[in-house]
Order: sequence, then C-alpha cells, then structure tokens
Amino acid sequence: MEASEIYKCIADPQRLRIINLLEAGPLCVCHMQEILEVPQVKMSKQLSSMKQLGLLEAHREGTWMIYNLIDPIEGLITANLCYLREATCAECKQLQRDLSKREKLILKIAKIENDCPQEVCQQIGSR
Amino acid sequence: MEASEIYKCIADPQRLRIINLLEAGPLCVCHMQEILEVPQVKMSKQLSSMKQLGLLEAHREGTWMIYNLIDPIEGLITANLCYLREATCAECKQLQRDLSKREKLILKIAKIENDCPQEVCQQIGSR
DNA sequence: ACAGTATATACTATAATTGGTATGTATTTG
DNA sequence: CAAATACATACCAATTATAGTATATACTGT
Repeated sequence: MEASEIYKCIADPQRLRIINLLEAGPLCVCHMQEILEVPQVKMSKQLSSMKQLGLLEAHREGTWMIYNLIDPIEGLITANLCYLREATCAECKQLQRDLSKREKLILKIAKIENDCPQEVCQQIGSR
Repeated sequence: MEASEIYKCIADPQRLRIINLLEAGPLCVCHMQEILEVPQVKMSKQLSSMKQLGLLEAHREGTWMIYNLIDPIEGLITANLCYLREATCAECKQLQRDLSKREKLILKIAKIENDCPQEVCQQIGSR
C-alpha cells in the first residue's frame, strides 16, 4: 500500500480515531459509533472505504459486524499511532480519551448478557 | 499544528516530495521544479499553500525565492520522513531518488557562476 | 527604460470528498 | 412470519481540491 493512501485515510480525524480504536482490538460498528458519537451512516461509510482500501476486515457475529485491522498492520500506521498517542495536539488527546472510553465500554457491555460480541469480551484482562 | 493538517499535506505525493527535499536543506523554486519535473504553476501553488499552513517559509535572494522548512520541524514530519526514507513502497523509493537528484543538482549548479543561491551552495560538504 | 529570468496570482473548469435522507439487507427473537 | 436490531447502500446536494491558461509582479543586467 502506498504511503499517500494511508495518509489520505488518516488525514480525516474520524478515520484516524477508528484506526486508533481498532489497533487496541476488534470492535463492532455500534460500539465504535457510541465511542466516537457519530451517526451510523457516516460510520458505516468510513468503515467500508477503509475496508476497500485494504486496511480493515470485517466479519459477522449475529447481527453485529466485527471490524479489525488487517494483520499485519501497516508499519506506517503503527509508527504514527505510536507517535500520536504520546503527543499533545488536540486530536492526539482525543485519541487517548477514545481509548479509555473504549476500556470502560467493554467492561460495561461484558456484564450484560448478549450485549457483547465474543471477541470483544475476550479482550478483557488479556493484556 | 493538528495532525490531520499535516497528514492532508503529505497525502499528496508531490507535497511530500517537496518536504522531503527541503528537510535536506533550503532550495529555490526553479531547482525543486527541476528535480520533481512539475510545471511552475503547480509548484508555486503547492509551496504557497504549505507556507500558508505554516510548514514552510520563504525569502528572496535576487530573483530566486528560497524555501525552507520552518524550524523547529514538526515532530510528526520528522518521524514520517524518517520512516519513509527507509521504506520500500514506490513513493518511498521516489523520495530516495529525489534526494540523490538533489545532491547532483547542487554540485552542478555550484560550479556555474551566478546559478546557485548562496544558502544552497553552502550546503556542499556541510554534513 | 527594456529585456529576460524567476515566481506568484486570478480565473475557470473539472474532479474528488463529504454529509444527509431515505431505503435496503441480514439476522435474531418472540 | 412480524418486529426489532445492526448495518449497508443509493442517491443527491454541497463543499473542497486540483489543474491549466493567462497574466502579473519582482528583480537583474544592459
């Protein structure tokens, strides 16, 4: 994949946030939506464009669609996430907030019967 | 500066190439043009947009306009150049080629009377 | 003052991106 | 099979980005 394609992708703050979330582990659309507070259409369209680009893959679990970063993750992506998570610009802080929001959300939904896709629940305590 | 602004900038291969060149030292428009083989209008417009963004600065030396990266260089830029210069995608190889083309060009113009802006000539042997 | 070189800008056409509304599909549950 | 949930797609309007042509500006040397 060419660098410019990756940059074009992460040049959109929302898409960058999605990648940041998925780098921490798979998530379904509705939960990403909840964390990023963005309308479903927008979410869905961004995910599908990133999938088309070859950055993400998805599979179904019941009514959920679980997305994750294609393995191996592009080195350029990893390098940038690594940098941004330590940085202090507004967007970078947002990435950090998103990650803690994600933690809390997973803990919450894991407790509720049938509200958490298997793969997502499995992440708890698996660090 | 926000990360997304930087990404939007370097998402254009031509702009990335300009940054890559300038990171190695100041250059005037016509010589960048020669290295990148791009029409003068396009060059000029890209430079002015990057200057407006706050990445570049310029000053005049005779009829030349000398551009360089604003100091200190954005960490995000440095980190990415560092990564890309070692990487193997088509665009990355181009960056490497551009740098050697730059070396040769500077050596060439330095020999010709009144064909090399001072700052550019001064770079020779100054590594 | 004039010609030449280097660079910038105005203007215009066109393409690419984004966002929203409405609607469609897949799956589960009662 | 009807209703509910989760997600995707088609369509359209609006904005933004890009590229080219023509023209303008700044400076140098004669």
